[in-house]
Amino acid sequence: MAKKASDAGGGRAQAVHRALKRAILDQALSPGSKLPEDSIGERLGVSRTLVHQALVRLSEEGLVDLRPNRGATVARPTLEEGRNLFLTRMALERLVVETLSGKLTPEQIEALSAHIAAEETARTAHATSIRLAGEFHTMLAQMTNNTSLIRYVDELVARSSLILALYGRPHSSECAVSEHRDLLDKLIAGKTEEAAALMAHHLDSITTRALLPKEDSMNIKDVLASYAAAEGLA
Amino acid sequence: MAKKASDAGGGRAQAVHRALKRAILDQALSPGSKLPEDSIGERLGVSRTLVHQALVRLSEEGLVDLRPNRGATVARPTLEEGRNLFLTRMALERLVVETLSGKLTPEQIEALSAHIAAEETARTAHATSIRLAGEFHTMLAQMTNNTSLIRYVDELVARSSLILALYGRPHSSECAVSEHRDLLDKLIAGKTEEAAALMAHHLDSITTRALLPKEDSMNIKDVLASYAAAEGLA
DNA sequence: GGCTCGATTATTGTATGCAATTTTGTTGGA
DNA sequence: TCCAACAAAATTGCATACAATAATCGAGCC
Repeated sequence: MAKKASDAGGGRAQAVHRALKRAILDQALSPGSKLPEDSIGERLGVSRTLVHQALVRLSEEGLVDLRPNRGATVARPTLEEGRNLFLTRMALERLVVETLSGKLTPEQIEALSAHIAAEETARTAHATSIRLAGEFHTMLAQMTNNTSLIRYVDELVARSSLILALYGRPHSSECAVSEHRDLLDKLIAGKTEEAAALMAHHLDSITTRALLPKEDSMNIKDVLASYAAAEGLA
Repeated sequence: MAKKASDAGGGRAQAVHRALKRAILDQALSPGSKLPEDSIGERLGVSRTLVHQALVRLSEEGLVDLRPNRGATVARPTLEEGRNLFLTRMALERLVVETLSGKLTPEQIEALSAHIAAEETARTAHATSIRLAGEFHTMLAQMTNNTSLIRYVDELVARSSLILALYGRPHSSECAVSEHRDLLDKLIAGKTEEAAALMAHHLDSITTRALLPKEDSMNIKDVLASYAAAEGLA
């Protein structure tokens, strides 16, 4: 029997996982959305078993909140989780930078340059922009050939997208493309400390620049509080 | 209906996962062992479905090798994976130390001291010794209250146990207890850089001291090569 | 009229069964 | 004796079916 294209990498279980992950990161499913196994399975043409497995896996990756017997929803990380997450990213991506500094092959440099060019082109499209910015970081991680490092950076980058979707300002370019290019230059030159500092600054910028509470992300009690005050209620 | 004790934290799926993880880390299942779903399920009194889920999850954590249609085995990390893993640990545990330095509460200090005492007591029992040493690191991570950091350190510590089981020397105290106490002292004193340096040294020691190839960890081809030579075969 | 308790419905958690794939054992030939 | 092709067994991958749990609605009671 001919394989479907979406079955490409591994079994169908993995295909379901990828599909859902993609949908979440593209914000086709926005944070807080319910994820009923039945409807998803029906829509994707697979049994609930596989959907269930995918949801469990996504919850381990922090992209889905999974409460026992109460179903799954797209994760809604708190601001503090967001900040902690970027701290962890900083620690890991510093290692990425240290590992890569002065050791990039011409092919790798070419690939990274091309990617940055793509980022510059897609600057207007906000959703694509976030995705490409994330991919730059995962590309770097990939080049370390350190499997645990790769996995964790991948995961954190994915969750970062979710967090930026929740809390990021639409008009701030969260991941300044120029910083990507600067970083690449330092890496090529082998200036490890400067590159590490740049990476740290780059990620720190995101937390201070883009990661501020915005109104519709407040929880319901806070939202109602202002209305209550306006009406002279408790 | 009364719950069984092993159901304690979460559903039975999680119980299966914990049981297998424990078995692997205790070396009751040694690296390379086959893990057939139905025998495990039979032994644990659950269906293959749950065992399958647990195995997938363990493979994501790097404790199990899972090849499509070919079954699961206890993971057998290579030496290079081991070294990379400890590099990643260093990056993350440096963040742990930085976060905790000078901020430990009296209760936390007490808990850590008690644990170190337990380590000193159990110094002779090799298996327990490894487990306790690992727990010290996970305890520290736990105290950061950074969920991603906690999860990754937990995972890496678990895999480290596996690696030490494979490549560690029986007679070297892999995780010197005295280093744990020194580290705690620096953390209490708030000497961040010294604590970080100590942690780095501590983990680096493991890679250089304990993480050298030993004979029975060679792959089957290398092992057979010597026998082949002895018998005058290809 | 509002509230509590109970039945109904929806949704998840798990077991079982069938199909597909791989591995092992066997038979025939060179 | 060795190798190749084939058949049998074992094992995984997945779907379906059933059981358990939580959410929803409605009736009776205060």
